[in-house]
Amino acid sequence: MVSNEELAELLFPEITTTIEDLEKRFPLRQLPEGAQVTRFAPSPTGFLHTGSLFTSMISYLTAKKSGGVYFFRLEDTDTKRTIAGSERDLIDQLAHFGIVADEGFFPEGDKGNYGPYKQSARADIYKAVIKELIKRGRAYPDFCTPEDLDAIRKAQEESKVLPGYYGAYARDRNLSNDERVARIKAGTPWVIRFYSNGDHDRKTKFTDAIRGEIELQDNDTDVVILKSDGLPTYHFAHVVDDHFMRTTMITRGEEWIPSTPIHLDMFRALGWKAPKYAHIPSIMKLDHGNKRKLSKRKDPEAAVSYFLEQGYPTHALLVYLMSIANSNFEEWTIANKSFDLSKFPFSIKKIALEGALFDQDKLNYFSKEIIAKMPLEEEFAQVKAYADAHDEKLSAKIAENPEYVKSILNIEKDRKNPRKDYAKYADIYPLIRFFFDEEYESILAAGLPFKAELSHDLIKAFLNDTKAEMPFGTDESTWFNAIKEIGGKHGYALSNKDYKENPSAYVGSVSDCAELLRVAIVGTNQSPNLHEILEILGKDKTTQRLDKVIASL
RNA sequence: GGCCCCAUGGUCAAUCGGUUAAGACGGAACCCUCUCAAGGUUCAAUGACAGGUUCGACUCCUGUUGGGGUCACCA
Repeated sequence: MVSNEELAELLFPEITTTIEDLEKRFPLRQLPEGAQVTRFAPSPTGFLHTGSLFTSMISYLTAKKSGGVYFFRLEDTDTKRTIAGSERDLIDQLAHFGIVADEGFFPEGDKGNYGPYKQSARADIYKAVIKELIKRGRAYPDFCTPEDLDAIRKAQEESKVLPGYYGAYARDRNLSNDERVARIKAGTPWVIRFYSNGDHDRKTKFTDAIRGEIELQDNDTDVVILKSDGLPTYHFAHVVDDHFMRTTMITRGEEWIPSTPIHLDMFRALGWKAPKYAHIPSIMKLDHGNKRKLSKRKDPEAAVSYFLEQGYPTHALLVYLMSIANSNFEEWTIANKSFDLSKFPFSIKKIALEGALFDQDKLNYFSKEIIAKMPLEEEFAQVKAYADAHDEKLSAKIAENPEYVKSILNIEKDRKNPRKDYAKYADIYPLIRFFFDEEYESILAAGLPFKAELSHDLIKAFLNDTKAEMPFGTDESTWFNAIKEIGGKHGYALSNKDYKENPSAYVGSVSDCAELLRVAIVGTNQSPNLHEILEILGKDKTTQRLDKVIASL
């Protein structure tokens, strides 16, 4: 009769570390009462998902607000799906949002005493725990091929019982150790499964930090804990890593709720105290009347990179996400006239239970608010950083004449209700391109949208007078009075009131007269404050433009 | 299908059994205004359904319906 010890030894002869050794190697953290240790543990399978940013923001804040530790762990056990280099993007993008781990995996090397923080580098740790589990009879080698498992599942489906590797369906669960050894020695491939003592008819209860008490069926399936490639599955890695990294609160997506009994089952088997769980709702999207999770394939806004490329201030996205996380945050921002997340009393308990629909309008609203209130220098720095990375044309203009672009960004900014023209930096260039001469040329070449009923003679005459008489360097009302006066000479009403009283007596209103100038200088009939535009352009450029328009008519 | 989670306006949602059921985004109207973006004022719009419990239910319980999730050698 082969003993469990002998079996364990045969399976993992190279492992000499014990659980006890590991407990010593990763001592309990010395932290103040109530401090939470949280983590963000993504797989390097591509890009940073908006839902992941949401989750990591919550983890980060939970740790920070409690005086705890937030760490980053790379879950790279799925070698097939791993995309090389994506861990760097993950960390870089998070850093854009100010979410920088206190410890964990970094491309330049681990930081912290609880590593390695990359699962593929922890194989020996998992194996040490598994070896112990085998000795205790709580794990065993399983020799099923994928075909065997398929056959089991099919049989279960046909007889309409629950699919899964459990109880009587766990084929190799009760193999004798002699038989196991024989197969191993014969070179039969194996995986390691957890030996569950759970009873499907009983319930497992746990308290979720967001949802409160959750009751689920006990786990009774013997899940795979070590794959044939020698790496652990998520279930096992989570239990081992979060135990030895001394995580106190697991923040993860709500899709993990149904597998929590598996994790609790293993914590129990190992005699370890389970951490708290906070299952975070997913961000959803409406698709043909149905709600679904934001999808990488279908929704550009599922990728954090989208917001970066569009030039949303990172702070705006964070503020939006916080408004979903704690709905009282919005009122708090209004009451406190602040968007400072670090001052807001964030509460994990207040997270709503239902996944919110992603609301682009609301994001835009926050973003406009935040950009509008941003001091000019800061906005300029952000715009420049954005343009250099994502907006070639704008970047070139900034390089050419930074002060000019800065003065454009400053239009109607320095007042009580600043302009709220753009929600993202990608919107800027199309709005301001008329400021640049070659862009103006092409606008001019495309034809200016003067009102069709106006005679070219009238436009010419008005613009000629404007050219001659319009003052520069004055305040806005002086300037505007001058415009009105010029307009008056050409039959425009001197005030909107006059015009309204007797429209037929005039060529048009004051607005119409200002529109002539606007169209001539800007190329469209909409723009920010015309006076400020003209002051930025200056007398020479304005005169040149007026000459060109007059010549073209 | 089994199990689990969830359910207040179009969206985000407040209410710890008693309110004219907040507020914000979005929408509409008006005002302001050289256009636009804003800003101001006002308006429209919500408790899925059915049973209980209670003097009283959006709130508690049960069921129904609906939505979401999950049942891998993926996380």
